[in-house]
Amino acid sequence: MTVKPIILWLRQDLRLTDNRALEAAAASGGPVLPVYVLDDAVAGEWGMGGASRWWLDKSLADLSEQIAARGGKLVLRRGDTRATLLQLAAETGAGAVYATRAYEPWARRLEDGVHAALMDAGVAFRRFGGALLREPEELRTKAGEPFKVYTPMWRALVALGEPRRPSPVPVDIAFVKKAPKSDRLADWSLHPQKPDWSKGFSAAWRPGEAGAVERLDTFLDTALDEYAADRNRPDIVGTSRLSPHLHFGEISPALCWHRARAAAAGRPHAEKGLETFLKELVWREFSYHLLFHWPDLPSAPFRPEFKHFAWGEDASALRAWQRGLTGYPIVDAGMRELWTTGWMHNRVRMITASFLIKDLMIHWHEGERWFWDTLVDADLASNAASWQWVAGSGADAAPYFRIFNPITQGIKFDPDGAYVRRWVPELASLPAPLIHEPWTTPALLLRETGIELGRTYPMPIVDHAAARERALAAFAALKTVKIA
DNA sequence: TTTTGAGTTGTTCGA
DNA sequence: GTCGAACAACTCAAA
Repeated sequence: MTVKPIILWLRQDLRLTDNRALEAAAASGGPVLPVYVLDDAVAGEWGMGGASRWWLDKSLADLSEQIAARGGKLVLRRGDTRATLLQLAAETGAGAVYATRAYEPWARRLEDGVHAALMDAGVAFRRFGGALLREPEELRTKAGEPFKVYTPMWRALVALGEPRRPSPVPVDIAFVKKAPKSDRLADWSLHPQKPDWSKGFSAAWRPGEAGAVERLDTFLDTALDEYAADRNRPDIVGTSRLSPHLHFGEISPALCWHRARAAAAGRPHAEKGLETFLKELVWREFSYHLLFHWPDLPSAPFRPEFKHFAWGEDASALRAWQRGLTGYPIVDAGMRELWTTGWMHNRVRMITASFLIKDLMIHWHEGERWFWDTLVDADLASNAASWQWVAGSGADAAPYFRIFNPITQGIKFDPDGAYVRRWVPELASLPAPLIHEPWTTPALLLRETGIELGRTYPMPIVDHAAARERALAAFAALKTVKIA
């Protein structure tokens, strides 16, 4: 008897290790046909941004090589996902489609649609977890409700015990011998052209599973012990920088969890860093949990009283923020790091987001959208939850009076000014802490360094102290709003 | 049902 | 320079 092929529909699980869908497909005995479908329409307004497409390009190239090295072929198709999968199933006589679950609202609708269509065609569809440590359905309060506060969710997750151990790459995967026709990756034009603004990306990242594991190991070797404190320092490599790898599923959170534990075993100094790192992994889970249960999180304020908040409209201020020309060095450094590398340090994300929302009073949607287009780790759940957190409109959000001071934050977390110096080179000759408030520089020093505020570097586009007062008043007024 | 303790990430001010 | 309080009340989650 011949066994029907199984289509492995790859999505945000671009890895071979600890991939349950692959594992099940390989174990089933049928030949495996790995497929990636580029569907430009299915995600609607949350289709991949430019930086994400760059990453996808490199990650698919890597995965394709890994599969080829094992005697298989990754089939690339572009078009409507449901139709494409049906077509491929018909072409190959596949008996089943296996996939890893995704949690974006559009992705869940797509899964349901694919499921129904395949059933009609007599093709089985199986979904597997693994993108999260725990499936959203596994985590509930004692009253059976989804969590709205991080800490109780963390405790509940810990109470469930250790997450599943990661599984190795299946040995000797039987791939489909004669794979159907595939698009050429280069023809998808995912890599930006004319102009190619991604040069800084290549220097900063190694997309793909091997790059992800390398990144994790480097982090565990060099930064885990001091992670609790150093993760706040944009001037040093104190964070894991795993976010894009996790987003594309090049590495599973369970693997990160267990490998971090193993690395910390017998290293008493690593205990604090380990716990902080595990908690960060669970922050990612918390965002997914929120998006899963409140699917309009990317568009609607979690706290409804924010619906009628009087956000300002200021196109030129928004543009200054996007380009890193606000006149606040730590803000500008962050926005330029983002533009150049497709990534921004977490501490600086908070500072820049607080600046947009509180100092400029611009709607968090604008920041969310900009980050979506420019981040290589753009992730619907994390992005939406985090912007709402800063705005104060989210679940478990920052209190309204928490307004970051871009000067003191700079002095505190970039004490030598090295981060600003790297990304705002026109200020490089200023000493710290002056570099964080260049407008206070004595005229003599300005002359010596050739810095002309307003010409070589902008004057602050708002006065922070005044902006803070304005924001405090506006956000405080929300308290008195009664929901009609 | 009611009560209780707690809740990522900050800043400023005054003692 | 350092430290604690105020900033705000509300809701969540569990006992």
